Amino acid sequence: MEAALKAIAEPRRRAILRLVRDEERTAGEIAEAFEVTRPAISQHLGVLKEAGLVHERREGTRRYYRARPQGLHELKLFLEEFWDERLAVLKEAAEQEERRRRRG
Amino acid sequence: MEAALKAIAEPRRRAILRLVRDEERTAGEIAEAFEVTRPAISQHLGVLKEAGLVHERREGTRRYYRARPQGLHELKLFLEEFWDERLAVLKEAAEQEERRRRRG
DNA sequence: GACCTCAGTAAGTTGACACTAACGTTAGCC
DNA sequence: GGCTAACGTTAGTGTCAACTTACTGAGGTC
Repeated sequence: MEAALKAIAEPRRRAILRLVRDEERTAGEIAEAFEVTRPAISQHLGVLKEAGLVHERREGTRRYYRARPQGLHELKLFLEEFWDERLAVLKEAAEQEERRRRRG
Repeated sequence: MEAALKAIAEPRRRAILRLVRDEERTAGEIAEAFEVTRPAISQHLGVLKEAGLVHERREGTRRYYRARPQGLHELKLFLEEFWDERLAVLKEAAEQEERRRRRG
């Protein structure tokens, strides 16, 4: 999870992820969407791939990338530990308080 | 979301969040749980607070902190955009493929 | 083979940030 | 007031990573 988290903490990489979310694109196409140099994008793609957040498909000299949403699964579980469960605890506490108040 | 994401990208801050997830603790108690100096923890708490991930309650000279799971809401939505929806698309595509195969 | 295209790699620079040590601040106690 | 406890803040340092420029490599096309 560490790798995925650090990967999407970078705004540019989130933008790249959105770009290849619904269709695969070549490294060149992706690079054209930004104002930084192509090597910079190449490095970002390397980080995303290493984190399991994108999939790479080679075709001749081209490399196609597309998002790999499964890579965010662990991260989602982590958040649910803080979001869903914690909120459930708060909700339960609030309801108990409510019942206590009605009785009193 | 940017702030929350960068905040939890740091392992030490995730550890702090887990520590104050279910009960509030003073800055000193939190610091004791780690091997870094107290000021370091204080700075981490500042980042977490700025990102809306913890709540601070002052009582005399003490400061109590506790997790604020609502702060992760936006982040959860971002992940769902990639996880749930994308998987739904893949599932739908797979089912269409399946239907096509049965007919053929 | 010569050449072009698409893309990753290497080296170096710069800025961000996690950390420490020293200092400042606020609240309570004698 | 003087003292202590609990924290935060500041200044400085080392490390990491995002970026650029220059170079390298793999695949086609003639």
